[in-house]
Formats: sequence, structure tokens, C-alpha cells
Amino acid sequence: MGAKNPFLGREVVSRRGGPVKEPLSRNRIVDEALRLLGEEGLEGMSLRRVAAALETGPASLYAYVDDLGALQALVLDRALGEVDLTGGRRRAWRERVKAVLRSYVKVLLGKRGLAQLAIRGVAVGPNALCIAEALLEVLDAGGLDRATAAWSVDLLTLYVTAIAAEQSSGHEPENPEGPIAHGVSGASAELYPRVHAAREDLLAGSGPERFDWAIDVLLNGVLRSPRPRGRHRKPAKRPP
Amino acid sequence: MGAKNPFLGREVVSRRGGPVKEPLSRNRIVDEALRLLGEEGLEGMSLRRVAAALETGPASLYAYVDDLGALQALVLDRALGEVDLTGGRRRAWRERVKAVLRSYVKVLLGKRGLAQLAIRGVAVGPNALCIAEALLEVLDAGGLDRATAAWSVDLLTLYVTAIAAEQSSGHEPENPEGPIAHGVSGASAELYPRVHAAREDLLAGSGPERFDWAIDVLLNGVLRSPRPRGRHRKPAKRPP
DNA sequence: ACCTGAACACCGTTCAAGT
DNA sequence: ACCTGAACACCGTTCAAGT
Repeated sequence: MGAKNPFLGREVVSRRGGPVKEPLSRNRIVDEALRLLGEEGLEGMSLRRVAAALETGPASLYAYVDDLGALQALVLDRALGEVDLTGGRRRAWRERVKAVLRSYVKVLLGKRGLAQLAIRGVAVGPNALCIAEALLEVLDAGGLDRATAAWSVDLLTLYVTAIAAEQSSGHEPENPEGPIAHGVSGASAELYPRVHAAREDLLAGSGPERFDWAIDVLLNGVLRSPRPRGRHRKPAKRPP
Repeated sequence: MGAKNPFLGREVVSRRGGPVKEPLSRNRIVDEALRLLGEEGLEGMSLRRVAAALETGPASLYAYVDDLGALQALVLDRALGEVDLTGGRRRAWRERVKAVLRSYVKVLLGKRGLAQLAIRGVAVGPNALCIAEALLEVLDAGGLDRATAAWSVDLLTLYVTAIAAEQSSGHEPENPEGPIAHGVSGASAELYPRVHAAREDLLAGSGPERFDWAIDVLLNGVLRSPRPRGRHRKPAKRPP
């Protein structure tokens, strides 16, 4: 430890005596987990790896986080904070919905394991609620009745999450554009004549093209479908 | 081993000499894995448990199955063979589409871990192709052009899988109707006024009600949206 | 050549023993 | 009271040593 280059390493912060590790906190844990998720994918974000990156043992994390599932939910919601909810305030409402949803997929595809994480278990953290709030506002501005708007938020976010997960599975390690292409283009003309005939259409179009088409389909459908008749479940009195 | 009750146990099949275990086969492995999936859920379907149930070591399975992912794909496709593709031949095409998709969700929700398995990684096995084939046929009968029909199959199956996974996460162990209800009904009126105001609508409706509404939305949307413009990617010549 | 026991490198979670 | 090393009960996968 004698003559070390002072520009290397950063143990300058050390004081004589005990270690000076920044104390653990839920925030630091989620930060580190999100970084690991982006760099190593969903499988790489293990409690043990997060703990190791924070220079502690895996048991220490349980003081701040209930279990792996809770950490995953926290990480997902942290990431969802990056979604742009403005949607370009001046544009037509349909374009604003599209803008928000496009930002949503962009965020989900921006970190390696994020879309896979989002597709298991719907997001319900504060940032997910902000997204629902923003979508409800825009759909309301578009003139949808409240019941239709509410169910539409569910439909739109569920579909967008699903399409992000599908696309991100193609981005992963090997697999030239995912396993779908391989399965479809290998479909025999005798057994699957229609799949075979439509194979070019099935594989046609880039990600954004299909995404835009799908969102238009969903919005057109929502606008032309009758108001949902689902009876409200009053949580107050329950039947005996 | 002297005087045993001959009606207990079933080692009557044993012959002197070696063991008489039915030989392993890919079929037996997939059967056993599917059974475990239904009884123990997705996490319970491990290679080691499947091997133990077949009275062998985990390494033995690798002669018949590439890895866990391959086994999961085989199990999923095996299960998809139960989907009813007839859709009631005499009905109107929209009802036939709905019938096939309803059978699809029913199958996915029929075994505990199946929907969770389906949502990770789109199905591309022979039975999945049969479903695509059947849907293409009905959509063709409905007068959709080939490109729209092709993209619609993707949209419909992706959404139906996603909704099954969402519903099945509610069916799991604890959680009174899933985490969504808890997150939404706890949304504060100050931070999320619209979510708060719409909370009854967001939670209203049974599974089938929302499913039927969503399928109508998708079909209405598909019928009223312009033909997708996505250029075909000819696999022959690629740009330099 | 085929099969597999044992080993390897990981997991999430618990808990007793430390401070 | 808080923290955590070590242990527990699992994983998927590999491979050498058997037949």
C-alpha cells in the first residue's frame, strides 16, 4: 500500500478504522438491480448478484425488500417512471395515446430484461398508476365514456406489454428475428396451406409498422364497440 | 419380501433380473412434465422433478430433450392440441373466431402454470400452427384480405395469451383477484384522481365479460382499419 | 454407444450466532 | 436491535466413469 498511483482506484474515501460503505437502502438496491437487469437480462438480476454488487451478503437485502418478487415489482415501477406521459399536448387525442404507448414500449425495450419482467404480473406501482392516469385523461379528452375508457386502458397496456415482450424475445441472444420466423417459414404447404400461403404477410412489416397498425386497430375498435355492460361490483355489500 | 399382500403395490410386473421400468421417451417425458405443470405450477415443472417422477436422474432427460426451454416448448404445444378448432362450423364467422379463442383461453387456464408458460415466448409448434391455420381460415371466410388476416392472427393470439396470463396470476395462491385490485383500489384521490374515479369501472366485469368485449373490440378494429402497408420482406435478396 | 451418478456452479430464503 | 455468515433445500447442466 506504499506508493500507489493516486489516480487509480478510489479508495481515497476510506478512513482509518471501519469500512465506509455507503449504507444500504431500498433505493440503492433497486438502482443496482435495474442496472443488472439492463446489463445481464432478467436471469442476471438475482438477489445474490445484487447483493454481491453492493458488497454484502444476500441475507442483508431482506431487511429492505420482502423477496425477489417484491424487488422485481420495485424495479419495474422504477423503470416505468421514464415513460413520457405528455404525449405532445397540442396534438389530436389519438396521436397523444399513440405517443404515450410508443414511449411505453420504448422504455420496455430500452433495458434488456424489462419487457420480460413486465409481462409477468401486471404493474401496479405508483408509476404504473401515473400511466393509467395519463391514458384515462387522454381517452376522456377523446370523448370515450368512463367505462369504455377504463377497460380500454387495460386492453391497451396489456397489448403493448405483450408486444414488447414478444419483440424483446427476438432481440435476445441468438435467433434471427425470433422463433416465430423459423416456425412459420418452416410450415409445410400440405399440413398448413394457409399459414404457408400467408407466410410472407405473417413476417412482413417492421416492429413500429406493426405496432402502429395494432394501436389503430385497438382505437378504432374501442370507438366502434358498444359500451361495456359489465355490472359494477360494489365492494361494500357482498352476497351471502 | 415373504408373505406380502398381493393386492398392495404393483410390483407384480417385476421379472426376475433387471428392472422393468418402461423405457424413457420424449413422449413420456412431456406427459409427465405436463402433469407436473398442472399440479405444481410452472415452478414445479423442473427437470429434476420430472426426472424423479420418471424414476431416473436428471441427466437422463438430456438424451430426449435439448434443455428446459425445449421441454417447456414441447409441453406448451402438447397442451395446445386440446384447443377446439371447429368453432361450430355453422355459425357466423365472428362467432367462430370467438369460439376458437374462447377454447384457447379455456385450455390455457385449464392447467395451473400453462398461461404463464405461454406468455413467455410465442408458441410455434405444430399445434400452434394448427390454431393459426384455423384462424386464417375463418378470417378468410369473413372476407378479410390476406395481409390483414395474417396480422390479425398475431394480434388476436397475442392478446388472448396475455389476458389468460393476467387472469391466471389472479387464480394463483393468495391474492384476492390479483394484485391489480389492490393497487387500483388503494390509489389516492389526490394523486390519481381519474384512476380513483374510474376504480369501479376498472375492476368491473367478470373474466368472460371483459374477454368478449375485448374480442369484439379487436374484430371491429380489424374490420374498420386500413389494410396494413407493411412491405414484404423477400427472404431471397437482402440489401447490401 | 448409450446411460447416469456425482459434481459444478449457481439459485432464494432462513436462522442462529454474532455485534 | 440490527446485521449477516453459513447452512438449507433446491435449481439446470456437464462429464467422467461405468455398462
